[in-house]
Amino acid sequence: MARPRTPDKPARILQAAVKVFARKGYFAARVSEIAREAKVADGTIYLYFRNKEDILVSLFDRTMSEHILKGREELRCVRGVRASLQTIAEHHLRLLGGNRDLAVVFQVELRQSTKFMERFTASWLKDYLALVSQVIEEGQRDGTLRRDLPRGLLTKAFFGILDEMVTSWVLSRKRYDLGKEAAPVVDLLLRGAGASPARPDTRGRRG
Amino acid sequence: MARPRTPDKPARILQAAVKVFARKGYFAARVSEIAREAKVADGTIYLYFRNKEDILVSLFDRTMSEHILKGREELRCVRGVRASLQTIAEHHLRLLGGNRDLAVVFQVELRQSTKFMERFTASWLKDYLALVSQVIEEGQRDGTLRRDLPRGLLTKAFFGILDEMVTSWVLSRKRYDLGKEAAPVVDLLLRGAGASPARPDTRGRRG
Amino acid sequence: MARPRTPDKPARILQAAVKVFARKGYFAARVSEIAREAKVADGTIYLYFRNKEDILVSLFDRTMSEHILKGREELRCVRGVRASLQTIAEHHLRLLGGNRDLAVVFQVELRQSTKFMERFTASWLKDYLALVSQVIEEGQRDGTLRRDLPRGLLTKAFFGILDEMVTSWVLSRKRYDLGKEAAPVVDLLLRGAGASPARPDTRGRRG
Amino acid sequence: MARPRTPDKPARILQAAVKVFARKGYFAARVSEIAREAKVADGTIYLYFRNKEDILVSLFDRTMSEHILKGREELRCVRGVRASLQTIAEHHLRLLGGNRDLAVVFQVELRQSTKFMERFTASWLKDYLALVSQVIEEGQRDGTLRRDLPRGLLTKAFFGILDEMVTSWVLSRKRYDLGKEAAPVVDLLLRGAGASPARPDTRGRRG
DNA sequence: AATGAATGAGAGTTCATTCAT
DNA sequence: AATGAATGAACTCTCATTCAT
Repeated sequence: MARPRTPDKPARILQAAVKVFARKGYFAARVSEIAREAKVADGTIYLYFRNKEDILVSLFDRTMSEHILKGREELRCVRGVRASLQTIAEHHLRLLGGNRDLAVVFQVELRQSTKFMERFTASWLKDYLALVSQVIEEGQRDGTLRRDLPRGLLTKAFFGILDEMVTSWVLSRKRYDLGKEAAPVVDLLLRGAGASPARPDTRGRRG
Repeated sequence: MARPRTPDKPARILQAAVKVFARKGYFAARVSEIAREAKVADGTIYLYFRNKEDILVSLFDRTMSEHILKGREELRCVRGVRASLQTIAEHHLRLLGGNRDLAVVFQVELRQSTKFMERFTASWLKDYLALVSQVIEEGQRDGTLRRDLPRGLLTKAFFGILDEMVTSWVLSRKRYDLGKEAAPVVDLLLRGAGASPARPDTRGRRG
Repeated sequence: MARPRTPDKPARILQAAVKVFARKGYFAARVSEIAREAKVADGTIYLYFRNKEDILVSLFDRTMSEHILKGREELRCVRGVRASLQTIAEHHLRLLGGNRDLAVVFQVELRQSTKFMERFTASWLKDYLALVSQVIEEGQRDGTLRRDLPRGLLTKAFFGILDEMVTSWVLSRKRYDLGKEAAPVVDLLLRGAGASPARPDTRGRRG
Repeated sequence: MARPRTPDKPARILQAAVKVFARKGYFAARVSEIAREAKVADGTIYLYFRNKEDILVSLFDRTMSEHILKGREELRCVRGVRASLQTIAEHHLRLLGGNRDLAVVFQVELRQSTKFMERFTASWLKDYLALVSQVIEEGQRDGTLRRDLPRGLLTKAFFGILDEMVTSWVLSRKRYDLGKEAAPVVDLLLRGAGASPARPDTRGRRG
């Protein structure tokens, strides 16, 4: 029985695709360039992926499923809304902040078209937002979070802020540690931007 | 002396482009389809736009310059951080919430590639975020806003929430009034999502 | 009755066309560029020429008819084969050697296609070669020229040499006086390139 | 390992191109027509040639390099100026006289523009004329050729006559054997067109 | 399983020409 | 007569995908 000369071709192809998509953009990326980068023949790609679009989709699917899985696991050991949100935020920011090419693909290339976006929203993003929503619901139930704001708004706000943090980081020339932004983001979300004269000591306490 | 046989061709072309881009996506959109929609010949488009990309760019430029101008004007009559932010938020949400095709183009099609995004960020978005940033600075100076959070974070958070509201609305099948979200968004941003036991009456007041 | 604001539009257009054709080549030349060079509107050109090709054709027609007319006139005052051939050669070389752009158009651009070449050969070139042929016939009749060579060969040889002189001059970066080549060309044609030991004094006699 | 399904694609494409260029002219020739004639897909052409222009250029390059090589070889076995020139002339006239399509391409299509002509002159034509020039130099050195005529003039004259013979043949409807013209051409060049009563026996001696 | 030569559909753009003014 | 805005046909070349080896 013939064995693949090098193992894990699909993974290598996906890795190559991230590089090429990030460098050139999805449309300008050439399948043959991905093949070259992955050191396989053009045709080999079609043994593992239906077409160019399927590469992008698979990329998203694998990354998200893994990400969500890990997120769920880690959340199991965490108690409290603030800690939970911060865990999610850190995960989110570290995943993308730790791999610039992946971040470019997720923030930019994956948003080619409503078709893509609807597809992604309907599949993994829904799960991801459900994860967030669950934490928020818990918070609203136990009185940690305001109940006068719709849960959907809070979820979108949380995701929207994180998403913008990443996009901004991707487009910025500065290289800073995205993960460190998790804490302030959560703090902003929970306590708001407004100064409260009734809590003048707030700042001192939290450094 | 030859006169344009029908006036306002560029505007008609842009209008047609919004429709077609929203329907098909930028890449799948055919220049000849835009021409047909605008009721001009294919070649006529190239009298007013350098190429297909220039149509998209011009679309963004004209919309943003107008939007920012109006925003600045309206802000002149407004006092206070909350009111200012709400003005901006309403503007933002109403502009896009009032024209679904435009929203699709702005939320999805314009984000094709880092090239586009960098270009847009560098031009109008910078101005737009500066507008927001200015309001925030004012708030931090007069003590309305917390000073322990970096201004950049607040700006990104504000924009990120609005952006996600619009994207979510674009992708949702439900048709709701985006403009109405302005108030809760600003409230969330200013007061945070966290319930404050020190302010137990908060809810009652606003409920 | 409306008069043309500037006279002689067709001539100005042809003049402009020579410039543009020489600079860009016939195919790459844009009708609108010829119009700009001639300082007329694009449409004006079509009042005087059927189409782009007609500009080139007219150029050739006018130049050749004038050239042949002048040639015939001048030949009337000339006696002898050598003098006649030299008159023609000088005419030929001076016409083109005196206007580089025209030379480029005649040596290069007019030879676009067999269609053009057949057309030109059939019209003016035929007349031109007939003029040469006539001189040669005369020479063969009066014994000045060898009768063992077909008249057609002599005609082609004469024209071929002149043509190559011009082409070579057009493509050369050096700027020399083409007209001065007429005498040696005719001498070569008449006496040949071979040294004749029987006529060792030949050179001295002719200086 | 993938193999070409049919061998010698580039050669077949060039052959097809000669046909199509000769029939339609370079500009009017459609790449897809060349493909059809060569029985390959349009895209296949671009595996072997950069673009349409490159087909024409390759055509010239391959033909000329082969032609010059053969010419040099054959010249090695030949002694004397007359014989050498006649060898070259025969080669020249037979190459093109033996393939009407090729002749059309070389005499007409390749002379599209100064760009082409300069390119060709600078590459192979230079080599070709050098070959001729060498023979002439030899002749001038050993006293066979007149020294009072510049070598460049003789070279141009020789090439000009041959070139005109071919062009004339291409444009003529008559089908005659071009190769047979080599001898009279060389004779004309060497002995000239002028009758020399002083050398009645010349022909007999050298014929 | 892997290859890569071959395929061929498909679209942006140019520019000669027209014609309402 | 003159203009120049508008037209729309036409064509090269690219590149995702296939399939014989």
